[in-house]
Amino acid sequence: MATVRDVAKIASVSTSTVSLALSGSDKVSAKTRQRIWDAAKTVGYVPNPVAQSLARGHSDMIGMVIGDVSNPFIARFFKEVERISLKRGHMVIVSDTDTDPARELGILRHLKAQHVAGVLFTPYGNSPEYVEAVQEFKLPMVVLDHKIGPIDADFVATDHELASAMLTEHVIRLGHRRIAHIAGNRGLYSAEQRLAGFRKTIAKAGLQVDEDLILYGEYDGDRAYECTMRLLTRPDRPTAIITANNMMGLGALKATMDLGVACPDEVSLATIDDVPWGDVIRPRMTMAVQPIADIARVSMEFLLERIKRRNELPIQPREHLFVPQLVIGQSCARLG
Amino acid sequence: MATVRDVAKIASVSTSTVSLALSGSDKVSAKTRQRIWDAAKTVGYVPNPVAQSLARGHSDMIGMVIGDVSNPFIARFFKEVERISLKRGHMVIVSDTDTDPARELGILRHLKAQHVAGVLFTPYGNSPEYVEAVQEFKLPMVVLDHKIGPIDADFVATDHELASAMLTEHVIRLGHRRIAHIAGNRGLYSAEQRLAGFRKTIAKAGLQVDEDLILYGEYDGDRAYECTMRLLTRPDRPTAIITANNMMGLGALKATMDLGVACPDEVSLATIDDVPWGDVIRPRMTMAVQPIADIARVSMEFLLERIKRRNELPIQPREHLFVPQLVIGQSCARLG
DNA sequence: GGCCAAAATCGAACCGGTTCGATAAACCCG
DNA sequence: CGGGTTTATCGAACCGGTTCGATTTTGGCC
Repeated sequence: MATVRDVAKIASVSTSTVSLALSGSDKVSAKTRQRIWDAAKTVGYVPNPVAQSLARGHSDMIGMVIGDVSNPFIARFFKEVERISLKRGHMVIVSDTDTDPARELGILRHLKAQHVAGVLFTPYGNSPEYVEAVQEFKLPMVVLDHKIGPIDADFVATDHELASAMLTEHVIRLGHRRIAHIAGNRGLYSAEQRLAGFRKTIAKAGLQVDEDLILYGEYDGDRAYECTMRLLTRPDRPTAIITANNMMGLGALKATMDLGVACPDEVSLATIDDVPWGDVIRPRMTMAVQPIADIARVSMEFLLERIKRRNELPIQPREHLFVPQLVIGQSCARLG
Repeated sequence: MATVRDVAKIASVSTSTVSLALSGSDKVSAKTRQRIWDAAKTVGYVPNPVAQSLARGHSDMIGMVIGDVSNPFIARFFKEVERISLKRGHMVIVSDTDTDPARELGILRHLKAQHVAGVLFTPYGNSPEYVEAVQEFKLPMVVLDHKIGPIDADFVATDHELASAMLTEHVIRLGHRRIAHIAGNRGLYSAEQRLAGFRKTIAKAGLQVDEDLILYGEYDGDRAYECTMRLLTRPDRPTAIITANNMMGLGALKATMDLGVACPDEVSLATIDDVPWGDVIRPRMTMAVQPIADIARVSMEFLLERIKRRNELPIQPREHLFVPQLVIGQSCARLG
């Protein structure tokens, strides 16, 4: 491996000049720069990113801390992020935390030690100490999906409240009156927002919110399966169920299948998030789809800007909410 | 951030002794070691991994180069790998290459520059220059799924030939005679192996292999959809189709649905790989499931050993093949 | 040609560890 | 108690860059 010293020797300049020249500084004269470039090319010089990290105090890695890569939604998000990162000269370190706040903090500590350039972070905790701890890392950060705060980071997400409102509005217009909601994790920002959108839309339509029809499925397929079983075996079962994410949507669907309750004829289902392999799942789900590529693009824009301005004054936290797209499937029936 | 110098000062020893002591060397006396540990604790010393990487010439990161994270099979594999890595003090850098050999080499170059400790690698190329290039990186490496070579790396995979043989045997026993196979990428190790298993099993049963019933679906759902359409619209269509991976299995299933050809009544389907969300996909697929956790465990075992023995003589390349598990669903009908 | 400011280049310190040969201290045995 | 080993510790170089104040070169202008 060729080093700056090798290049310096060949171009007969000092290593500092080499460093300057290769980082594209205008303090180096055009001819010297050319000589250095040529020298670098002949020895096949490639800067050692590790040495650069040490000298600069930060690397060009971007950390991504997420709850569960095996959720296809997140996997696709990662692909987008990686594509953009590579184009901008960053590599990505992903860590899956199984939505465990303690593990999240552990990972952040590791990333901090690695002096990553910045972090894309989906937090699952929300206690004051947790937020405090996150804040303490002082890393350029973009928070996804679950707003915590106040914190010195940008926030990017789908408009959760709107997403569930869209679905709820849809089933109400189809004539449904007894509508259930299987929510995410109790107390988690996105879950409560989605629940709020549900409640508000029901109320706005002049209907009564039946608290018994609101269950927390923790964004988990199996949990949602259980919730759906409870809902569908009630004497006065709901005619429609809205689930707060894709895994739970599938869990609910499985429950209807196992129980032999026909969807959509006997119960309508609608979910937030794209359902993976939706093509082969019948009935096709009606869903509020998040614009993954857009979310990735804006998150990275925010993050890269924070990275660039790392040494300047703190940036005012920004926020960007996306409008989901309502995709009508065959899982909701018109009533009455 | 506290450094070795801080610790050294407090414990009144030199930095070299601190380094020795903290790396658990037995060349440091017990009492000195204790003093250093205490000092480290009081200042909250945490070694800077970047500096360590530079000094040691390699970092404690593990690179994972794969074709497509959005394949749930791979996502789950990643989770396992990350779990094991973290436990052993390694972080994971994943890169998705979209199965493009050129990108793979680019990523490997990046990882090499980062001086990663080792690499888990699923290669999609197989030209001599490609293999040569991979070999040139001289990184501790475990190759997954697609054997290339000869190369100084271990190889871990499911027994591809066995996987398709199991499925083929199964449908033959159910009475099928006209059996089609939708293979992976032409020329790719796993694809050809799986195809070979298919051919051999057909031949062993005394049947004729009909070359028209062998199509290459490139491990892609859409491609397999097209292949299935071609197969099912033939005058003498096959009574069973075996697909070489999960994405293609779903693509094939979608084709039967769109065409209105009932599975399994009119055509039987069976696939290699676990089908994601198999619970809600009807009919349940008959499949040869790869033991993901085991594959991850053994790959990491191999890799960590190579990392540990990095400076010793080259290790004889090892190979470990896993036997898949046949899971019977409702997608294959008994014939005649 | 000489003087001064601007531009280009250099040298050395630094980032935070590791490593190894050299030195110093402790130990063993006759 | 002295000589010869071990054993423990130290100092300094090194990994491969970056950065900034100091120095040299260049160029403009009178």
